Amino acid sequence: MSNSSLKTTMLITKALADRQRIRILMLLRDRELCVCQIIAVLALAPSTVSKHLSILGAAGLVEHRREGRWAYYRLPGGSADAASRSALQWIEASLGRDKTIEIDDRKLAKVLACDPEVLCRQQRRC
Amino acid sequence: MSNSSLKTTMLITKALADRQRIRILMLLRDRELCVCQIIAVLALAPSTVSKHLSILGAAGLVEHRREGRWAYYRLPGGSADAASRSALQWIEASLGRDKTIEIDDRKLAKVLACDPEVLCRQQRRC
DNA sequence: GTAATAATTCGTCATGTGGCGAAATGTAAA
DNA sequence: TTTACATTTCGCCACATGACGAATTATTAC
Repeated sequence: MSNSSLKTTMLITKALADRQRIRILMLLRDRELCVCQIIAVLALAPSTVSKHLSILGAAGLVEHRREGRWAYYRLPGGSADAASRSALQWIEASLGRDKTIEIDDRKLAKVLACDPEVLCRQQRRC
Repeated sequence: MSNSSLKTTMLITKALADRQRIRILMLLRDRELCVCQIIAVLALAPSTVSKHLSILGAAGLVEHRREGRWAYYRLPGGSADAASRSALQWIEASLGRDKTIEIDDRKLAKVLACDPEVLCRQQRRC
């Protein structure tokens, strides 16, 4: 992924060219999230969200770790490709104060408030 | 266009999510170009290129002026939206030395060398 | 082990998108 | 005016993509 070819750039631009994937990236701004928490905010089928996350991952725009049966996704750290990082910076700057994103943030706050650090199932049933 | 909403951002990301449109933006890096010159380099149907240019225009990623029956396209100047400008900066930085882009640059050089500042028809027949 | 659960993969469907040629538009040359 | 030409718009087709549910995988709970 650390190659700045047109192909790599297209992976990133295509990953960014979807409303739901942008929403996911914005949700991950300050914290990592479990897939079920993302599902709860976006209100999409688990399979759909999983597919979006795999596209973001292939573009180097998210990383993930597994913990038991849960998968936690986060924005890439310092080891990430320069193109990915600057793309993310651009997205965040462009969406400073968007209505949809703010609503998502509030939804996320409620999901997180339910029972932090506990099972996704419980968090999803807020 | 000077509004940083999700909708506007999506216009930009969708415009960037196509290989041919990226090639067009890179061709326009240092100069404005007539549509027929772009057609000559990309080797696509005029209607296809025109459609791409209108998508880029709607996203604020190119501007154009008409001169007689020719239309000249260029990257947006200082009056452009901040989101558009930073997107273009990101694209240019990401594609510093790509093979396809370099080949396009050489093709463009030949097209321009043919008969600069003269009719598109002649330039297309190099 | 068996059951339950989180996530992913797969198959399918509806819609979006990129490509072209034909027709339309607008301008310059004859 | 008539013709030629650059570009755009329109209609169509093939393919890509996003959505879902069902089936699968992997892990924990019983």
